[in-house]
Amino acid sequence: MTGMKKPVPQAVEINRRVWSTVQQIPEGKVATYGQVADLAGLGRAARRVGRALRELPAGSEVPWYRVIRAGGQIAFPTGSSAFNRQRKLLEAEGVSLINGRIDLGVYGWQRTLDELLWKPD
DNA sequence: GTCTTGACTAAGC
DNA sequence: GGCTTAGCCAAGA
Repeated sequence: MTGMKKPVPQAVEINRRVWSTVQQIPEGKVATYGQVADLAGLGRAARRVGRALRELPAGSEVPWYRVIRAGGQIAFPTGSSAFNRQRKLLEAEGVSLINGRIDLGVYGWQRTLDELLWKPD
């Protein structure tokens, strides 16, 4: 089986974890690449998240547009079709951009803090 | 096998 | 506030 090329399921597994994590981002909220990487168990491999999202099949239910840069900006070049698409999807959920930026203090998905403060317990 | 690229981030100017 | 540099890590060429 030397010629048998293994599909390196590890990479696929990582993609699955990233996508699964992104799906947990609630509507109207956004998360950063680094945050998703951390939650997905990838440490600080933020670029890995970007790659996983790029590999994302079209028509998936994964809200890829809820993932933005650490500075609150959309990762695509301003004005590009992808940028406009993402902005529109975000605004449709109530996430507005101010000067091309998203206020992470307002729309940031502070999972841990959120649960600590809101968990009725 | 090395080099470049990229849906990133933090730090410095 | 924005631009540059360095660190990062895996996929392609």
